Amino acid sequence: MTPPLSSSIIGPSGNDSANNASRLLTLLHHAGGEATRAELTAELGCGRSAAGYALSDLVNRGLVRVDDRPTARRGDGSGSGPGRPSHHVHVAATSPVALAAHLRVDTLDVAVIELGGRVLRVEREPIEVRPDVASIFLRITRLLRKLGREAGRPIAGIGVSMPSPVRTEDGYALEPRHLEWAGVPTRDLVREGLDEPWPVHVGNDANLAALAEHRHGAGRGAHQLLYLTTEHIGIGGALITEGTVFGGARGYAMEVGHTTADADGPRCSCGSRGCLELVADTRALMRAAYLPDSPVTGIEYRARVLIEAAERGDPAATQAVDHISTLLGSGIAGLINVLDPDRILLGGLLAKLYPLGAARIAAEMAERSFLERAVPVPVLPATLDCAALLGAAELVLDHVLQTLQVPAPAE
Amino acid sequence: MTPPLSSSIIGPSGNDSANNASRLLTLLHHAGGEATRAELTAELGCGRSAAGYALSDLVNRGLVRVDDRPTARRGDGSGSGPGRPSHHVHVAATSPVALAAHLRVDTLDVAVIELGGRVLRVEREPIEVRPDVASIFLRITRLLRKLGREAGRPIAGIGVSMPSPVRTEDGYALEPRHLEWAGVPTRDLVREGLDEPWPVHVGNDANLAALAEHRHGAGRGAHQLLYLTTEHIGIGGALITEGTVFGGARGYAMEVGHTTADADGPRCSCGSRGCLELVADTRALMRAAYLPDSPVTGIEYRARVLIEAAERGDPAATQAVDHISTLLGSGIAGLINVLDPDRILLGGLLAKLYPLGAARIAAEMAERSFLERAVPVPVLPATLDCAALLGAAELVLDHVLQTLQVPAPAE
DNA sequence: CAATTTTGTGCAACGGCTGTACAAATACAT
DNA sequence: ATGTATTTGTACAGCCGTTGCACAAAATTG
Repeated sequence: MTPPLSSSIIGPSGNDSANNASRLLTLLHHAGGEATRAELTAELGCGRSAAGYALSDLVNRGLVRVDDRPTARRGDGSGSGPGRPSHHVHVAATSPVALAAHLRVDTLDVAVIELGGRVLRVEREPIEVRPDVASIFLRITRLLRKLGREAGRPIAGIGVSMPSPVRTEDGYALEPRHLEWAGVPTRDLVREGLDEPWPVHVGNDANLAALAEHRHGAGRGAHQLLYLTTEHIGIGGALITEGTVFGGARGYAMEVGHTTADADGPRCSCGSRGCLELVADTRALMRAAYLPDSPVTGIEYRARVLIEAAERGDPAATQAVDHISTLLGSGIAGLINVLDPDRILLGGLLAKLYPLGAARIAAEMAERSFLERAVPVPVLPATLDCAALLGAAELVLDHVLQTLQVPAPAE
Repeated sequence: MTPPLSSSIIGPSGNDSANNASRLLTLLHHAGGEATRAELTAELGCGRSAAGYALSDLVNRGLVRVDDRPTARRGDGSGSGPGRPSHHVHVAATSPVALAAHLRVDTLDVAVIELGGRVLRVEREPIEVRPDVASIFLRITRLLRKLGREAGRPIAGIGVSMPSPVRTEDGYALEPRHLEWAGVPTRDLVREGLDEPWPVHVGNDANLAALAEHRHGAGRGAHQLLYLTTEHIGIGGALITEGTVFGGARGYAMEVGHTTADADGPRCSCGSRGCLELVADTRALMRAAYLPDSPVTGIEYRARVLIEAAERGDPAATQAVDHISTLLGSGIAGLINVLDPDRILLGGLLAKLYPLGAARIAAEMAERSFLERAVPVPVLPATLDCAALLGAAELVLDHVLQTLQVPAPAE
């Protein structure tokens, strides 16, 4: 007797996950959950027949809905023209949704997000100043269970955004920022707090925000998207390479906060000296501008205070913004030489501060990078509101896009 | 008619370039051009039937040959055991070969390389001290034409390794090192110098050497391979991500030579200050050790001189090696924080010097990178002799592996 | 109302993959 | 030597997604 030839659980064959149905759904997802059938067929690049086959597959799976009444809108923006108008394709109301959680400095956000990236619901809770691990994860899982119950949709899984490097292999969060935790087995903790065996994905907040910006925001279409952000403590970085998060071997890549900005600078908690995030994160910025800073006041408030101070000519604020823009530009120049991005996005406080520091940043980039001088890289502020939440959902929805299946509801 | 629902459970995949025949040939290539049929079948992960189908396809295309007389060697190293012995599979003598050219400081190398990475022939010519573009490309194409004529094999294409950043899009070489050229449209120049319409691929020498090390050398099996090298002028870097060169948006990524090693250091030709390659390339090293340096003497000779000096306790040499190891370790630490590699390879002079500087390098890595302290990254010297040539051939052979076709010999 | 243009569908065919059954070739025990 | 266990290669029928073509459907244009 021969043992089963195919040992793999998922699928014995070369399951490319690149079949037409999967690609079609991916296109729909990237288009925001709604597109005409003709657009999708054209982008698929195969015949109308094959596209129809794939589409009917998606409809049968309950992932997608096709309008009966076509409207005359053309894909190429030409408004209308001769020819039979194309049907509209939507994400179905029976399609699975992702639950996303984002652990921020001052709040805990949880959301229900659909294919296409539409946020169906968000719940936000403030969190105490110095929370312990157990209570936080209790609250996360309680919210997740609640939203899962009330969603009325199949749950494809959970995506969690953590303010720390996250090991890809097992969702372990290494040294979360602005929490006095040593290291947290995030994936397991969330799993254990749930009633149902939903798959749990964990990612670094900057990575996830960048991913969301690439799919639904200001990063759309970029091949190598470099993302930098600061919320309060620390500087987050991410690189989206051809549509996927660049995580390195373990998931710890793009820890740009610990790029050396001043080799003889003060000691950083990471062991090195003069790390960029020691001198250029929100906390350092507020301190340098002699402005009050507290995590309880939101980013928006602090940014407004800072910008107002700088705009009315407050010398400390102006100087602080200039100084930090210089350091940031220098850091970006180094990253350009290593990563050769074709777009750079600034998120968090950096997005709000960008108008003030743009010139200084650009000048430093040009001086420190010969690649930048050869072909300047566009720098833009990020646009999405809850980017990290969206990105966390992407982790889950990507799996749906590839397998076209909802994980078994119970096992 | 509606398609059945059970498509992607055991679904035969869409016809991608990742079909079994292509994957089988890739496995054979990575195995060095020779393997037993059973090994290949096991690694393919599909049934023996499908593997046989793919294999017969490759045989029919003249890419692969199967031994009639099987030998009893087992794949798992167990020597022998019960069961029918597996046939051996080789790269066929009728399979297409790649021509590779490598423009070095002091020599021009051209080779004929087969699937599996075997070098069938190498020709090396010295080049004058300050060559002009036209004469160099005349010599390159003359050698290529000659080796192509005499190969007696179908030519899959040309791979060229250049000591400069290379634009992926069109094979343009930006500011070649140790040549006083402004920029060279390498791909077009080589194409025009050939009689036949062979496809021409161009790459950066460090990228190609790293690619070769990953496929056939000390980098095998690494997921994120960081490669650093110095030949004479400048420091080359490369990252191999899951088996492919990380080139960034344009191909200019990993210009690590212009990482800032000393923010207030001397001006570099790149416009920045204190670039790593100003203070840590071979030229700087020889100068710091007060040793004679000339591109005419090969790397090997200079390395021997330097190592001998350091080993007999010459203070200048010892200090120079220490100093450079420190800078290198610091640079590597920064790259670890950004790239999270799982292996680091040192090539060129760095490989030969590594035994002397290992301790210093490791210490600096640990001090400057908290990721390194969490999980140390192994550092190894590179092993291949003509890595860049092999890598250049990979560019060409990759196309064969994907399409299983030789480009039409004439058109 | 006919002509044109674009879009959706039915149908036959194809190609690669799957699993099963069977034959071939070896080692090992008796 | 003979038979059994074990592993490897091959033949065959069936499946499924894709393809290309022909034709029907639904709009604009004249």
